[in-house]
Amino acid sequence: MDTRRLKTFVAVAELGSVSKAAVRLRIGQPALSRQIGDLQQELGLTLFDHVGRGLVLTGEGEQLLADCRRVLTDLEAVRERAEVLRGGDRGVLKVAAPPHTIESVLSRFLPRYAERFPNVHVHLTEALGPAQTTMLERGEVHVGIRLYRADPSFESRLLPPADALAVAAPSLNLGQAGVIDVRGLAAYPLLLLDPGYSVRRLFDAACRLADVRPNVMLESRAPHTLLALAEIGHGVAIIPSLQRTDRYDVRVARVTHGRKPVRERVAIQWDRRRRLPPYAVTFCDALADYMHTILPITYPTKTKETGGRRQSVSRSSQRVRSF
Amino acid sequence: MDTRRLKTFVAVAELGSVSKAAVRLRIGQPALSRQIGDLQQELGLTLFDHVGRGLVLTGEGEQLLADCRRVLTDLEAVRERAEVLRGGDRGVLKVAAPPHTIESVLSRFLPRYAERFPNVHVHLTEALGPAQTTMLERGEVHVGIRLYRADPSFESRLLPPADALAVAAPSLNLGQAGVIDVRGLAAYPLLLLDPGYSVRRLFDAACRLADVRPNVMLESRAPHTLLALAEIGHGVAIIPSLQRTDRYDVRVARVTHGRKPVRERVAIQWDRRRRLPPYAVTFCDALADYMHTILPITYPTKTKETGGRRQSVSRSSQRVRSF
DNA sequence: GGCATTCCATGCCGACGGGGCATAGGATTG
DNA sequence: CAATCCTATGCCCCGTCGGCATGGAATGCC
Repeated sequence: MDTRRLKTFVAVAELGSVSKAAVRLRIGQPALSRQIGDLQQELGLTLFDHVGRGLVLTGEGEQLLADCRRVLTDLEAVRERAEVLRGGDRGVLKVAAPPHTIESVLSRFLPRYAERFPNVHVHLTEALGPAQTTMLERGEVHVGIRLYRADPSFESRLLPPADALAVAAPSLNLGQAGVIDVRGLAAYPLLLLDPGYSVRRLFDAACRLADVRPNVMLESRAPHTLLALAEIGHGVAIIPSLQRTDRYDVRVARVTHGRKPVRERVAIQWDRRRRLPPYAVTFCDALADYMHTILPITYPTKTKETGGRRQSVSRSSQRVRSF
Repeated sequence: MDTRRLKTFVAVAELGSVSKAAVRLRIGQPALSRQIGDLQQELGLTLFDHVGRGLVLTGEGEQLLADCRRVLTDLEAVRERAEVLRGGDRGVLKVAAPPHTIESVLSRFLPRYAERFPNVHVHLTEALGPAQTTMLERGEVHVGIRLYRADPSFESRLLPPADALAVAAPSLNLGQAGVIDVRGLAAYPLLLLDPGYSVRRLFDAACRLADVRPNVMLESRAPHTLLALAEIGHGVAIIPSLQRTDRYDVRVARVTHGRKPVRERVAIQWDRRRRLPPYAVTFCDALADYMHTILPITYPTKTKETGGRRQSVSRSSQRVRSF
């Protein structure tokens, strides 16, 4: 009886639907469907009845649910105790991140994090990628959130990717299905970020590839400036999807190029030579988890990525298991 | 955090040794060693210290142990509740088995089984293989214990294999390392079972292959007759390893042929057309488990079997997972 | 003190499980 | 009856796990 199956069972039972559970657990619906089937076969019981196009617990399922939950909470207890023993619950953690990431992600993540780890004091530093690199090397911060690079002297952990978003006043009616091609943007006056922002460079690259000459109306270091202008119809702002737009009355669309979203890989990185304190590892875990939960679910991946398997999250890295 | 790792952790902690735990869990020592390593990496903690050539829990390990046990007992609770819901805990179960199996295995298994399942009434029938087939087809018994056959109309579950044993008075000093080759038996007067016993036919086949003409002194349907005669030095008895010999003052050796043990695959079988009641499934599980625990550990398998992977014990059979 | 023994770790390999993708089958809604 | 939404399943690939063989360290024995 694998705990994964139990997690699945609980999720499906709570949401009353395999596909909803698939979204929550961030794996495909078929996999879940099978897990439920496997579990039922393993237990020799029917846990769900098909009613309409959903599933509801049978009496047996209902009874097992509580027990299963207990197992999962106990398992969580093990994990937490390990965390405490590891010293993962107290210390000063120094984090560098670009301003828009701080505003959008960290501002909402940190309170939640502080609740679980009241004794970890997070110290934030505003810095774009290159500045982070220096700080990491100097040991001025533990980790930095930035565009992913494969640099042998930095260890990194991938976070959910950030898409380039086109933002405009609703009246412009930009992008049909929440998607707009780079070529489709050529017509509009564009509100772009400073080239220090990786999304800007990414967008420029996409334009070159698409052979589009963007009509740059304004270049700014402040995303909010762009958003405010976009809101009143003064052009289309291009921002990273991590940027919050909920305070503005705008319409957003993901920028694509040849059906593929213009996307950058975001990572949390640290200097390989410095050993990351346990609470920093925990922080990375928690952040990655949080971002996955809040970001728009990309499944089913209509936008075919170029291969690439899901990231194995807490797996002993390729049999480098010594003790 | 896989429950398998937790099981391993608890076992190793209790026994203070990876290899002992390997015997208990019936998997190889390297696998366990790795599981411990993986778990430690996953938790980011050192659970064991190396002291001498054994392992002892660290303080952290000590603290986690209790939590891990809780998870496992809760998991067991899930399994048990499922069993009850399945109706796996009450009914009348009819079992057919050869006399020596009843005497050796079932006589000790049934009390233990009855303790856990007081409401399952086991009804025993003495029958050798062919007779069982008839009874199974007629529905006179639910399951039969016998030599494994690949018959499409019968479902079966493998039990630990039975070796042919050569039994003689200690004075004969038979078999050096608890093993004797078929050729080495040619010299002795043999006490054989009736050909109705599969071990007899197996032994005959081994003799033919080894080009040995056995010197048959007596042929009997009663293993105890053979044992009694063997005890007083009147020949060497050939019996299945399931036969109890502990009441006799004899020396036993496994019969081999070309380094390989003369071995038969034992299984518990049932008619595929009849659905096995839940408590019968449970019975099969419990029996297989019991036999594994009592039978001489065959690991490390010095006696190379002809390929053949371990039996997957409660796994959804090859993706035939519908619900 | 050297040799045999015992126990743990690790490289290698094969097989099974589980996940993704594509798609069929069913039910519901308009 | 078509469109839509949801679940089930065939196919395929990759990661994981277990077995086997072996290395290496510590211990015991003579």
